[in-house]
Amino acid sequence: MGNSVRVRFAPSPTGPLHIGGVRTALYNFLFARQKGGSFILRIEDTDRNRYVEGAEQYITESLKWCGLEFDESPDRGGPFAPYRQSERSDIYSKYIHKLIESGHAYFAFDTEEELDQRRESCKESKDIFTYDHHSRTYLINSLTLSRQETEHKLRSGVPYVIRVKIPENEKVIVNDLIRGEVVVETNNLDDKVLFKSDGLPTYHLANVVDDYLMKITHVIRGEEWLPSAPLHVLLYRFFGWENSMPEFAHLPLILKPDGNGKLSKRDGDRLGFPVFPMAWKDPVSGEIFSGYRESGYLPEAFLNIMVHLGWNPGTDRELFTLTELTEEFSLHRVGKHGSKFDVEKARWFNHQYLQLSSDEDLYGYIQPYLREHSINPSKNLAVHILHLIKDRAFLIPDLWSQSWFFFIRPREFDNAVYQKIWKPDTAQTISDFCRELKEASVFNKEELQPFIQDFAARKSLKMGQLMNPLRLMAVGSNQGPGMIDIMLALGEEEFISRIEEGMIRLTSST
RNA sequence: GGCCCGUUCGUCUAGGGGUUAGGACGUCAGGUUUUCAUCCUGGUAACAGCGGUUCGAUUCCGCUACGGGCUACCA
Repeated sequence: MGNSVRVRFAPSPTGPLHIGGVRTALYNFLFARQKGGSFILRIEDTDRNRYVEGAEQYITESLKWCGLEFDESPDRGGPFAPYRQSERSDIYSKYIHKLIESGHAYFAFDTEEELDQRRESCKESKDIFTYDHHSRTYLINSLTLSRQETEHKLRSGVPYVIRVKIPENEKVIVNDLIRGEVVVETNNLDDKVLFKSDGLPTYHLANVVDDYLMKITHVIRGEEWLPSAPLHVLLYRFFGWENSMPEFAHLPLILKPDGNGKLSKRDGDRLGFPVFPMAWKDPVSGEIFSGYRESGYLPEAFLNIMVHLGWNPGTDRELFTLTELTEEFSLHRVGKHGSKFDVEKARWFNHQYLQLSSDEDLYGYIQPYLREHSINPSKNLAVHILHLIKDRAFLIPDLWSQSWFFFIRPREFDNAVYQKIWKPDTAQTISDFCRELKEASVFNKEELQPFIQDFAARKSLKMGQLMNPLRLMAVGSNQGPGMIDIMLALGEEEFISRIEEGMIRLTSST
């Protein structure tokens, strides 16, 4: 039990979770489930300045929509609670002091302004200022100050940060499950701030301490963390935790579909697809960002889209349930390079899942539209209609846009279609057809089709000459399933009524 | 600028020292459909470049180019 897999998803509540984050959460989830391990949510809210109201709730809700349930989280609790870093500050101060005692960290009193100034002046001489093994020898810190001076500053409340003291001339090896060995010279590392002047830790400290305390076995996170992984390895070493250090897996990033750079907040709506699982309203600006849920994607489809951005099963198979993904997933089959999002393929995935949906599900998806229009068809009829149109639907709203005319009589007729199909003798044909249809009493599955064929043959009509006008009047355009199916679904009375009304409007308006 | 990571069809990718470099989405062309869409069939299209190793390299190594990440008292 002591070595059972434990992974965490550790977002920072600075805004809505975007699809890169969802994918990271998904890979963590799949890995945990496959290994029979635990999937933990830890909120990394140590930056008060960037805290966004509602972000944490958004994260929880959107992952729930995806079907990713945590075993331990701020809401559910767990053996290592609390799971919000802002509630764990005592822990971090305790550990940072261990680092100071062992000489691996030191107090630094330089103000942000002073450091900014140095960065500025370095820029002029095309240099870069870093707080490192070199510059720490002339800056204001407990390494350059005497013990008494340091004590005095601390006692008199001078603001300070605590920095890691990176050793010189060493090589740090990060063993990455996806990338192999990554070797970095410590001389290229800087003395990162571990503990801020506001008394809270930075990511690096909090992350390492919590991962250790929470017995995390695998750190699966975005590639943006790869450059600081050597620092994390060093911290494990300084704390004496190297034996229980988690394994690392740095995931490739999701890139902008056009241009360059990693996908960002505004790319989606600019390029016509959501970057967020659910819609998000910025609490400050009021700006609204679209989401997959609201755009009509199914959670299963969304998950498949996400999982394939960087992973593949090694076979031609593309459609999986969450359970199947749990069985198939492997970090070894995660690629090394970033991938661009493809909306068309995303729509195709959703189309596939819509086709796989049960009648019950489809009926559920269309309810909001029926309610919105105060329509209350029998379930049998609704399901029958959904069967007729579902293969034309890519997103949930298509279910309605492809079926509304079964429920609502069209008020407008597509003029382009009218121009194309309406011929001088059409009106005569249709009224003959209507009259014969009413007299024949053949409005049923068996007889309707032969009746129509016979009528067309007797009048020497091509099917289109008869059916296209009927469709225009019954549906309002040139869309929809087979005309016979539409007629039968509408019923004789409604169908004939539509045709008669259509005839009046189309023949008088021109 | 420095450090690190990466590079197979337009996109997601399989593959890997000797292959007709495979699949999916898209696209194009046919077919089905009385319409539109779906669907079916077929086509199109890729190993970034240059060196090296090798009998042989797209595959291994190096360099270059390009792309990306990081370089905050943000995560």
